[in-house]
Amino acid sequence: MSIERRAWEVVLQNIELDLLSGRLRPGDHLPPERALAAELGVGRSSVREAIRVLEVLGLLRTSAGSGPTAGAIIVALPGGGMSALMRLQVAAQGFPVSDVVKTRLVLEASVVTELAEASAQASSTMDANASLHPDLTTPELLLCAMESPALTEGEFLALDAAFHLALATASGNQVVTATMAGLRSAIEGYVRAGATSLTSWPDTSARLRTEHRAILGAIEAGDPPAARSLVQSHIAGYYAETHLANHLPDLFANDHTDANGHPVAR
Amino acid sequence: MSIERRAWEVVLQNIELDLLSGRLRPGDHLPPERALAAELGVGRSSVREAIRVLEVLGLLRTSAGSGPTAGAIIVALPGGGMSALMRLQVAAQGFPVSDVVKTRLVLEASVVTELAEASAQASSTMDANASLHPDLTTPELLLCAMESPALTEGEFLALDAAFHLALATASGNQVVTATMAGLRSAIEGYVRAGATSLTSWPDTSARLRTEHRAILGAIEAGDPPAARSLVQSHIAGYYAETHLANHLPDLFANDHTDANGHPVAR
DNA sequence: TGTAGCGTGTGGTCAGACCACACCGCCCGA
DNA sequence: TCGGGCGGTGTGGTCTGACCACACGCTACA
Repeated sequence: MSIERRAWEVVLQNIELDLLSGRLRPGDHLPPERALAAELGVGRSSVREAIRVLEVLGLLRTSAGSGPTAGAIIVALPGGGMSALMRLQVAAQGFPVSDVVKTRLVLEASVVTELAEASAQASSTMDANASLHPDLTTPELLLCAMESPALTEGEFLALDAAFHLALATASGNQVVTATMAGLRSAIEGYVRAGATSLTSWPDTSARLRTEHRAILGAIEAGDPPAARSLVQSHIAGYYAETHLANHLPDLFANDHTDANGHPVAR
Repeated sequence: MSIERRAWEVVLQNIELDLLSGRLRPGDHLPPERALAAELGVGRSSVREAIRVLEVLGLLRTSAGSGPTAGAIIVALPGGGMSALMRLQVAAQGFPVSDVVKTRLVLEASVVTELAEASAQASSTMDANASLHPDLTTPELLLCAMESPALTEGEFLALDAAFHLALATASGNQVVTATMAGLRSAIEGYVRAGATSLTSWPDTSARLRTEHRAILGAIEAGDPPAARSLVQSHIAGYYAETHLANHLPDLFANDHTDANGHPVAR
């Protein structure tokens, strides 16, 4: 079955096998395109197509020139690829925006629940090993930064995104972190557009600030149900308040298909 | 900022904008590569690199020849791209296997909870509209197929994957469905390798069958907590029983970093 | 009227060329 | 002897042109 593949697929598979076998590890250089092409018996353009795919997927970084920093280097940065994938799938209507928001809700709830549980466990065992305590320094700093009244809507939303992402990072699950980053970037445009349709941005931003504090408080207090509930109403509340709600009448309903049983196009 | 981009990025951005603006919709044909290259003032190879990325991301399908079925067609199949991304990120050690399993646990729990809630709601309202009831026909059929004692391990695991995916599909969330498909394919190799290290495959497969029936039963009975609990122990149990457990000592712990705070290479 | 065969347009691939860039080392001047 | 400037060299980035395989659709022939 491995015959009859397109040339660039051969290259991609070859690199994947090298990764799986450990012949290639993060930080390593890929062979030069010309060498790879000769080695695999394909044209250089086919090699480039495979490399381009890996680059977009966040697996490697390319740069021209010479020396140790040049060439194609394995990096395995999951966020970039996830963002591109989610963004394009939403653009091509493969992912309904409502599903993106729902999924974000699920993951975010899981993150804060886990963080609160870890926090409670660390407190109850009274252990001196501080490493059991999740590191919430970054989220706290971001909350402080969001207090500034001089922030524009865009700056505030960027900090908001960073806050939620920092919580995911603190939970330590790289898959969840990358997925949440992708989900966020996929609906970035909708979030920003929704902000402009608010009746009062100062009111909303003040509420968001309060809710952020409450979420972080529940985590630090080791109260998983509260943290979960707070984060769910926080996210759902924002989407309900913004114009985005017009596109998401069914965020908490179950009929997300039309009369024919097909997903409703939004 | 749009200047100074690489040629293939210009092409990619152009197509993304066409998707966002609705100029391109699922089912549409992309212009021929040569025409697109001329229109955007880039070489054909650059166009091909962008198209290749979109193809791997599951956004379009290409085929040679002439006629309405040929060319590059927007399809927006989310599963393929997600699988490639997850698989490669795991291969390149960007995603620890333990995080993949944990994320699968979160999503799967959310799926069955939602299904059970929908089932309960549909029953309690006694509504004649059967569409409120999630369609569990496919999972049921898969369970029947798994009863066959003649199945090999590989066939059984394939049906198992299809069963879990069918549950996600029944929940109607395309993002979750695609993500779960990606997560599963990312650890496919580990799952299969783990199966060979079992003390007794007949015993394990019998247990899996029973657990599947119990999960589906809890969903149909409209018992969300039971469904959630059953699916979590189902997944965690399998990974604990297989050799995979050696690689996942911390599936439910929080220390997935080494002494230096870096992710543990697995 | 039916069908076999060719024209045409498409993606798939390759080879070769050129450019920009970044390092590396030689060479020349102080 | 030491220092800096400058070209060589290897890399990715891009373009061009060519050829192939394929599938459709039309035409010409039986």
